[in-house]
Amino acid sequence: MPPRNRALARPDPTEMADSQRAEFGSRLKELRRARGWTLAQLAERSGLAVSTISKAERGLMSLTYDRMLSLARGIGVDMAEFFTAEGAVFAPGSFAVAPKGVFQKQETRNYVYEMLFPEIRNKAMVPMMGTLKAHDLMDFDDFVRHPGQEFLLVLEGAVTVFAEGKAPVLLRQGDSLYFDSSRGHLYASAGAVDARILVVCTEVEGGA
Amino acid sequence: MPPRNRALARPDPTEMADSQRAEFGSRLKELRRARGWTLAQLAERSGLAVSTISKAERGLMSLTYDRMLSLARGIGVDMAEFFTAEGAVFAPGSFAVAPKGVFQKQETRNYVYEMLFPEIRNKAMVPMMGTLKAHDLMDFDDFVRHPGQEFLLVLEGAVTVFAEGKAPVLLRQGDSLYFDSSRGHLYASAGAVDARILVVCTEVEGGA
DNA sequence: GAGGAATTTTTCCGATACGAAAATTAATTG
DNA sequence: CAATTAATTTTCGTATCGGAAAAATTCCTC
Repeated sequence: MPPRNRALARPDPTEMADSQRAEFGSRLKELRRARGWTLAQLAERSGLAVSTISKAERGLMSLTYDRMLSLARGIGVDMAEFFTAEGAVFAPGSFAVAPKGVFQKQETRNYVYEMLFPEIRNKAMVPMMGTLKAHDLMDFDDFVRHPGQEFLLVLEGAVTVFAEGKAPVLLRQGDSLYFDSSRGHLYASAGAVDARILVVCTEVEGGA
Repeated sequence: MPPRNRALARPDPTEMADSQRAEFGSRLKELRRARGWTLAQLAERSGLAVSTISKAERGLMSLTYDRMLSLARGIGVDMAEFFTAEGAVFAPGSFAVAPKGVFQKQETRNYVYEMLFPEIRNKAMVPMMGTLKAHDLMDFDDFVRHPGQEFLLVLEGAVTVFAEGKAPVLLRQGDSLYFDSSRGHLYASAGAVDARILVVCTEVEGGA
């Protein structure tokens, strides 16, 4: 940081910059964490050094334009994303790219799902990529219910859909489903191997 | 975690940054000139040196976060203002083509898409399967705009996304996109072969 | 076109960002 | 809890940024 003793009575560039820089760092860390990445992983994607990102996230360093751009590209967002006010609702004109493998991950006993675009809040739709593990018949969870509507597309493998009050339905690769998600529902891989699915839900009010 | 695949070339931070930096510089100069200020006047307001601003405007230097923040304050704009492409008005004559009504299959010169679940009315989401034909570069249609939000997933092949005010984005199999569909947009197969995509839009008001 | 003032660009050197590797802390496993 | 591994932070040398002033350019006014 530059010295704070300046004779001239003009605005000091360093004044008040520290808190802003810390906020930028927090935003950067938030974007990284939302994707479940370590410093090393972001370093790999952006081409920067781990130490540089570490210092930037904690506001200990003032990144140059070039490094900020590298980070934006590594993360897959526009530069403006770093500076949009927190609480980032779905802003008019939003445009986000999710390269394969960029998501927030959740894992249950027989289901791994990864939310796409975790950084966008208040989306009208919530797209998720999921892997249904090959299962024991014992392993079923309870029906899931939530207000709204749901779309399912089978990307790989085959899926059995159990829906409350319906006979089980078998969906093969390329098949899809659209239904009221307040009806209890449950997915399972139909084969002995894992299945890959895409699920899109309507946003749940007040939900996570 | 095992070491990441080093076969993939690690991004070079300095590569391709120059043009972006030049664009930033132009934007900076544009903001200054729009106010009728000289370098010295902006230097006075921001607390930076004239030489620094001069070099930054011409893309000869990569400003640090702190100096960028000082400039934003001196000019009286938000940081994001530096990165939001503003003037980007183009495609005169293009207008929003909303998928109104219930259809099953539509075919244009280089795009075939099928609406899934046409029998369900008033869906919150409208999922569509599409095939982007390999194209001539001449074959592009106009931008499409419609109120709401849109989700795109590349199932097979690769897709180039043209969005108004954005640089073209290349999406490969498994990549996805989420954006405000009132921003003009257009998809094209990126390769010499057809591409398969899934598109989910929010329902359009007044439709069906 | 010549002089002169205003503005921009270049030069030079001290201050700071940046990356590689060491040191520390956190997480995981037996 | 010790041992091991993963993840983050700190250290330190080098490359680059950034400011003051000189040099060059552009813009007047006559």
